[in-house]
Amino acid sequence: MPIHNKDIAAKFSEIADLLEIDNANEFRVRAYRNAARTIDAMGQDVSALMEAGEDLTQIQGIGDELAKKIESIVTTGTVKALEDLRKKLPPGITDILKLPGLGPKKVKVLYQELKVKSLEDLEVAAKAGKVSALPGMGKKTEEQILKNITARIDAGLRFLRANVVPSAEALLGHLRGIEKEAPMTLCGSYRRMRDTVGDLDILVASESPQPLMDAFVSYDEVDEILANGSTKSSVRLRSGLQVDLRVVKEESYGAAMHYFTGSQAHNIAVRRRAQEMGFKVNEYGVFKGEAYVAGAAEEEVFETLGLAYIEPELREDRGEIASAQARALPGLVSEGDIRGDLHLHSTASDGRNSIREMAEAAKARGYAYLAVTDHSKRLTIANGLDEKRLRAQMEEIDTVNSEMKGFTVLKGSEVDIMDDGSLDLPDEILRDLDVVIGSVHHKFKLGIEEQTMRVMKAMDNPYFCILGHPTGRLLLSREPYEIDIPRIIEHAAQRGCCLEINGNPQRLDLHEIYARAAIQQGVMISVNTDAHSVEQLDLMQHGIGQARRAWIETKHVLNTRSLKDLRKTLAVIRS
DNA sequence: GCCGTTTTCGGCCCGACTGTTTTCAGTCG
Repeated sequence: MPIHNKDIAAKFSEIADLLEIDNANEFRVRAYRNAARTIDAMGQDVSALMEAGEDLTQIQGIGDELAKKIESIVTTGTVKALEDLRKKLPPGITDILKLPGLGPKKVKVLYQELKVKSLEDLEVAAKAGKVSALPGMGKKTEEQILKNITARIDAGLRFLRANVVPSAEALLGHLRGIEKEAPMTLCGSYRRMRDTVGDLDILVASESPQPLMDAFVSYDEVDEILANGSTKSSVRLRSGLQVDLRVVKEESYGAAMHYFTGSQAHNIAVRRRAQEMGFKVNEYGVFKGEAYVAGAAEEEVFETLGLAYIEPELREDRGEIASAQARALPGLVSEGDIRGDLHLHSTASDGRNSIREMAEAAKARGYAYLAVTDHSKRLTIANGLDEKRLRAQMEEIDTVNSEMKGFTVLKGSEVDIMDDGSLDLPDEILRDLDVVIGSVHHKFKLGIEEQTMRVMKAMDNPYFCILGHPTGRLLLSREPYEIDIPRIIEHAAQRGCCLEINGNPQRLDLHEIYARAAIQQGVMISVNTDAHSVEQLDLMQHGIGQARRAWIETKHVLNTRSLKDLRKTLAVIRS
């Protein structure tokens, strides 16, 4: 059983939780948390680095001790420090930490005084009124605990970013009704275009926060008010989504936007830099001693700290601060750079609109081309096309092209990758297509070696252009299948084919970390929507968000090419 | 437990809100 970064990160997180409950030095706890976050965000498996003889202490935040612990986890599956902690404190105790309002101190008291080891224990104790009798806890704490347990409210709950857009816009509209002119922004992971969000963070610049606070906590959709202060309030909506509102003065708007956009790791790194330069950064501005230096705009904050403006998508403490200092940040791709969509479906397979309708809609968006890539015959559930039907579709495309001016429909297929790595359609027809996307739609449970070999073999087909949704993940519902993506990237680089960033908000596959690793190795990315209807052509914005988070520039994206250049590039891929 | 243009010790981002307290610890982001 190979050890992945997620496994190591989970163990370090558990150690951090247990150490915190055990009253360990907070900076020691933080070291484990930082390491967990760093490892989880890496594009390459630490176990592979280790086996290749790399020095793990070269990784930021990993010193001698943590390197040894990683080695232990990779070779034995566990580490003594964790086993010792588990003997001292029951493992189920970390579930209790996930309840909102319960941190390490309270969890420790609950365990020591009431022998609470699990959520079940806690519910029994709270119902018996034993919790409110403890020092530092009262009736309100007890009620809150019971409420959160029965509602299964978990502080780590996340939502697809795309799914919260309507409620975010509606709530913003509600607040605009109170203060029409006030600058107002959604910050947090929403602004950073993360695939999922844990909550919404709304920032407003205003001299009179109270009416905004009142309107916010009395909003129709509010289920519960979690906090209600003079400049900061938090609510939970009926959907379960938590929303925070923060109001600051205009002179602090930029600093607050930076602070509120995060990520936490980015903020810590920026504040550390500020400290080294003799400044202090908080949500009110940049300060030299007591004196306010900057803060009305984010640009000012960065400039004062000697940094170029860092786009929100890059603020993850993944090297953006050093790049900003060196004035070497990438010029990120934007939706306006996209000239066409290379993965979409028509009524021939499981799409809802005809080829002509899709083409007209794409043209109306300002695209120059699209590729029709209906499913192949193996995917019977999606009415996949066999050779005969695909030949007929190719003729239909010729007709559409002869009737449309200034727009080109390319012939394509999203062809299934079979069990043995062959493709679901013969080379004779693949050769006559413009774009061949290969995708895995079955046998997700192969072992990592077999799955990797299967996909690499498919990529070797001379007509193969793009690997569709490379890991098969469905956010919040299905884990990616076991596949060695670093090897797939390496193979794509050698073979000269592309990898996809699929813009479907449930997929956003390839994930940013791998997509960044891919472009670093010279692999070109195709950002597509996988649209099954005219409306879904809009999903491009989500794919672009993921691409920007991967530090991707226009030059890295296949479908930012003009039609002429695209044809040239495809010819090279297929040569 | 990590880290170093103040480098092997002594720091480690910073502030709002709540509940339980009589001035603050705990939690959160």
